[in-house]
Amino acid sequence: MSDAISTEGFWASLAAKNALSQDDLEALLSLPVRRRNLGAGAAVARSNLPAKSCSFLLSGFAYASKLLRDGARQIVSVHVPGDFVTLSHVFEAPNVDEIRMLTPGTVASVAAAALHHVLASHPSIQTALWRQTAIDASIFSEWLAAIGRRDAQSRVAHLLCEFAVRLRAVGLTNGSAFDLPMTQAQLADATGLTAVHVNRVLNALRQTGLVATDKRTIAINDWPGLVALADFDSAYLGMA
Amino acid sequence: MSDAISTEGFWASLAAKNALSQDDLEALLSLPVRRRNLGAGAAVARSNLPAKSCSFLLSGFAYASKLLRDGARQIVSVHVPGDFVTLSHVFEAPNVDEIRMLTPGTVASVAAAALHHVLASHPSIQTALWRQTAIDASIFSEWLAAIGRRDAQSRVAHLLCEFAVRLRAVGLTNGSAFDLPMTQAQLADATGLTAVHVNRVLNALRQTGLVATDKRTIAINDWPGLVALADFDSAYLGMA
DNA sequence: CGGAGGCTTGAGCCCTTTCAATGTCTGTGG
DNA sequence: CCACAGACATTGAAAGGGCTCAAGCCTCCG
Repeated sequence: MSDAISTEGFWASLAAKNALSQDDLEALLSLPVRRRNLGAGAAVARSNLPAKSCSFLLSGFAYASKLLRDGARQIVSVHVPGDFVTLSHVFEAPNVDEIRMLTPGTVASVAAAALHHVLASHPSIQTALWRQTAIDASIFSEWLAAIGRRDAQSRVAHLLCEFAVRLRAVGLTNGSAFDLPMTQAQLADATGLTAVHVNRVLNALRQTGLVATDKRTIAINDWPGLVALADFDSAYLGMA
Repeated sequence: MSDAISTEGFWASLAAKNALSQDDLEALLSLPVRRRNLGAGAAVARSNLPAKSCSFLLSGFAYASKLLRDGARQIVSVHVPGDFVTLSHVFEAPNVDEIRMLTPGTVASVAAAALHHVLASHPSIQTALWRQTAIDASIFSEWLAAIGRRDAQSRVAHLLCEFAVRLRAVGLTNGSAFDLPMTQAQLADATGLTAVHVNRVLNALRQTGLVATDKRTIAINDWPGLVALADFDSAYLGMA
C-alpha cells in the first residue's frame, strides 16, 4: 500500500499554503522524521506518554477523543491524510485521552526538540504552524455550535459537508462521493448522538435523496440541499 | 473605574508564564497599544470588518459567539480580564460572528502588522502566542466533550468549575465566591441549553447545596461535590 | 410609576435515548 | 463449501430529559 502523500509532499504543501521561502522549506525537509505504519484502531499517541512530538498523517484516517468518567466518548476531531494529528503536542500535556487510527495508515513524527530548534531560526515556519493551530481551534468552535445548537439531522449533515470539502481539498473524492471510514457509533461519538439515532438520521438523509451510502462510501446527491440542511459555510476550515 | 490590570502587567504576565527573556518583554512593551473603554453589550470586533488586530481584556468580561441561520446562538468562549480576546484574528477571517462585552470594560488592541513585525525577530514571543492559541483550542475541545456528552447539570457545573479556576488564577475571587456576569440566557447559549432549563439546573444545584447565588455572584459551597458532578479536571486550562 | 429585562414556575410535548431484538456482512476455520 | 463468530447496521417500542409555550414575579432604572 503506497501512502497518499510523502513527507516531502507534506512539507511542500505546508510551505505553499503559507508562502514559505525556499530556505524555510529546506529546513523542514531536513527534519528527521520517523514513519510508522499503524493498523486500524492503533493508538497514535497515548495520553500517559509525554512523548513530545509533532505528527502528521501520510495516509489513512485518525481521530482524537475524550473519555468521560461514565464511559462515554466524545470524538473531538477527525484527521485525514495530509493533516497534522498531534500538532499541539509540542506543548504540554495532551488535551485528549486517545488518538487512534480509523483505518490502517502511516504516521510521520518529528521530535518536539528538533522542531523547536528549527522554529527558533525560522519564524515563518512557526507562523505557519501557529496558523494551523488556529484553524484547528476554528474547527472546534464550529463543531461546538453544531453540537450545541443544531438538531441531529443538521449535525450529521454538517459533518458530511465538512468531510466532503476537506477530502476534496486533498484529492480524495470521486466526483461527489468519498470514503468516510467511520462506523455509525463513531459518527455518533463525533456528533454527540447515539449510534441508533445516527442510523435513523442517515436513513432520513437517504430517503430525502440528499445522500446515498454504500458501505463506508458517501455519495452526496444534493449538495445544495445538504448544505442548506446543515447551514454549512466552509469558511471556518481556513482554506480558500 | 480602574482596570483590573495594566497593559504592562498583561505583557509581564505573558512573559512570566512563558519564560520570555527581558529582551522579549521589552519588545512587547514597545508595541503601540490602543485602549478602548466599552460598555456592556458593545461589540469588541465585528466579523464584517477585516480589522486585523490582536486584542486583550484589561478589565471586564467578554464572549464570542456564533449565530445560526435560525437565530440560535452558541457562545463558544468567555473571556475574563487578562485574556486575549481576538488572538487568532491576526490571521484570516474571524471564525465567530460576534464578540461582545458582557460587562463594561477596557480592551487593548495591537495592530496585526506591528505584532508580526515583532514576532519575526522574536521567536519566543511567537511561541508564547502559539501556545495560547493551543490552550484556547484545548478549552474548545473540553467544551465539545461537555456539550456533546454530559447532561445539563454536569454541563452547568463544569462551566462553573472552569470559571472558578480561571478567575482564581487572576485573583478575581472572594474566597469561594466569584462574579459571573452572565444572564441565564447567556449561560444557556454557552452550554447548549435553554434559559428555562438553566434556571431549573441552577435551582437543583442550589437545593443540593453545591452552590449559592446572589445576583450574578456564584458561591461554591461544595467544591468537591461540584467537581464530581462536573467530572472536572482543570488540566485542559493549561495553567499549572 | 411604568416599562423592560431577567428570573421563576407549571404543563405538555417531542426529539433523542434506552433497551432489546433481528438482520447483514466479512473473515475464519473445519 | 458451509458453519460460525463478531462487528456493524437496522428496526421497534417505550421512556425520559430537555424544549416550548405561557404566565407571573421581581428588580432595577428612567
